[in-house]
Amino acid sequence: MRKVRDALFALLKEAVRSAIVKGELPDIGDLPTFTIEPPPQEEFGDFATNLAMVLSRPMRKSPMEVANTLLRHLPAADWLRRAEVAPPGFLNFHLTDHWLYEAVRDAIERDERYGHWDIGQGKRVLVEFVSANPTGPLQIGNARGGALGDAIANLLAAVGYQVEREYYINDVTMSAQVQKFGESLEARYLQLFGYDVPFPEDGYKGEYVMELAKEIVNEHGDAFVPLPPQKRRQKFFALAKEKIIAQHKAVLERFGIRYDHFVSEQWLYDSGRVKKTLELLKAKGLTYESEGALWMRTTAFGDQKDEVLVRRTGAPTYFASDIAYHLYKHERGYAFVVNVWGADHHGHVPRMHAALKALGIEREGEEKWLKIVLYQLVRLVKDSQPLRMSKRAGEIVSLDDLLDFIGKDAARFFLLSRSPDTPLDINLDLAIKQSQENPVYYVQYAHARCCRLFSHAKKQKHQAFSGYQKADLSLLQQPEERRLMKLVAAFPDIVLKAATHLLPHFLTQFALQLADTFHDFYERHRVLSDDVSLSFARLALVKATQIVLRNALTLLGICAPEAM
RNA sequence: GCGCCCGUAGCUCAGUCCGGAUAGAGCGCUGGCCUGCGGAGCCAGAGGUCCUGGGUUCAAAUCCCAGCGGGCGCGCCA
Repeated sequence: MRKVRDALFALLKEAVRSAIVKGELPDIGDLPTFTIEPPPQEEFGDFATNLAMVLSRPMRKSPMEVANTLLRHLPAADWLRRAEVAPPGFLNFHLTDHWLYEAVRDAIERDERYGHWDIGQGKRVLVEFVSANPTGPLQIGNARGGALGDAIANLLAAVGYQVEREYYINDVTMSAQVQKFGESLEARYLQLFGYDVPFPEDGYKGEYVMELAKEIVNEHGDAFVPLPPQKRRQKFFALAKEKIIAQHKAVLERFGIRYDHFVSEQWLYDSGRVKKTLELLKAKGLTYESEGALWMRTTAFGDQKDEVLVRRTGAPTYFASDIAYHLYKHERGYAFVVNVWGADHHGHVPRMHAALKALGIEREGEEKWLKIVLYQLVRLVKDSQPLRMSKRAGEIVSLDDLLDFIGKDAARFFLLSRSPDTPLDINLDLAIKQSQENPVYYVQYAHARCCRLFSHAKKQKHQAFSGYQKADLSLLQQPEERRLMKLVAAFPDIVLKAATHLLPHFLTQFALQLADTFHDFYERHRVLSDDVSLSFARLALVKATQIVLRNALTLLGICAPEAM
């Protein structure tokens, strides 16, 4: 598709040049940007351009007039069957189908590499995602972040970057959340031995805390009961973190996510990186003291207000350690890094960019080194009432539950079907019903059908089974066949678009459309028949379709089953 | 009050970043299709003030401004 488009581009430029030389169009210097795209209707041909319409104003001629002039000056090409002008000024191109045959052959030949690019040129990039607080099970919001981050990492790898996945553990023991969680766990533990200890105010009330306490009893018995309170509390801070992080890793594995690195916030402190970062900021004159706290002048770099780095208590803020963390990422030499955050963190975005600008890592007006993908929150709806998901209140639906309900593939497809900007409501009452109606099965079934045709061909020893690579693709003349070929040809562009925009749902939508087109083709035309040549060609098309479906699903982190 | 996101078919959403031709899909609804590659499928149909009002443009769901409605932020929490 890229090649054809480039060829059309060249043809159009030549037409403009020729018209200018003949004095039929005024010379306006560089051409404005214009598009060459498949038109909305098949009757309009294979590609259409708006060139005449964007030239209309600078050339001071009507779009139709420019279009007609361009048409007269359009050089001939053996692959161009005809071109025509359509109101209000489009130029429509009807091509011979060779570009479609090429796409089918290309797909079969490149197989799992079809749709991949090399624009990343092996440069290293980092995708950080999920990075939940270790105070409770991962929940559905984390699932959205997980599906997005993992698919984005896949996409970046597909366009030629060397991608690493990272999980940042917010495990600072002195943080209020971690302490509260540790105290809650301690209270539950003591309660299991019959001690009437008060549950901490604002403690974590979820059932999982009691379950963890039971687990600790199983492993250690009452060993911690007689400890001095101070020492016991420290022990439970550590235990709480340890247990939850192990749980997080396990459920992420279940969700099909493998990380290359886990970076601990506590480690940033222990290694002295936070301290060094603060010294660096001070040395650069970016800080000042006020009201007993240390502030950073983020407003000088586009933030709405200055931010506190070190509290009056002497404890650095999350912002301070996050700057240290991103300096650490930068040290490791990534061409750029991607962070996937829930939209409730959007206030953190301008200050991070301000900090990076202050440190010279990002510059005004240049492409950002830190690319932040924000996803809107996931709400649970029950009896058409939204549930407030809160770890402390214990009202959560965990990622584990979601996987129990609908499984990895349906969960990922659902979470990746919509733009990250769209808030998601999940209706629990319909969770299982919806899972059976999940469009993922529609796509997977299309893939399985393709595979089925091959096993069928093999079983009945159809000649096409071994001959499809040499097929005469020009036998594919039916509209359903051409539609299918066009989608096969479009796939690499879709991958590129999804990767550069960091938007996996483009791929999900495409997969749906491809499955739809394939099912239609399959219902109308018999693939394996007595017409051997036609069977060759159709089987080749099926192979190409299967490859594209599989590659698309793989990029989304979803299985492409051979049978269902 | 300020900032970010959303508002498109009965419901859930694509399409908005990069303005283009008759605005699409799934679910639901109505009516059809199984004596040949598994029907987890296919075909046809009904269903729309693209939140409202201005503006820019040859052309606006898309860009700009104002307003309305919903979500989320605005901590020396993370």
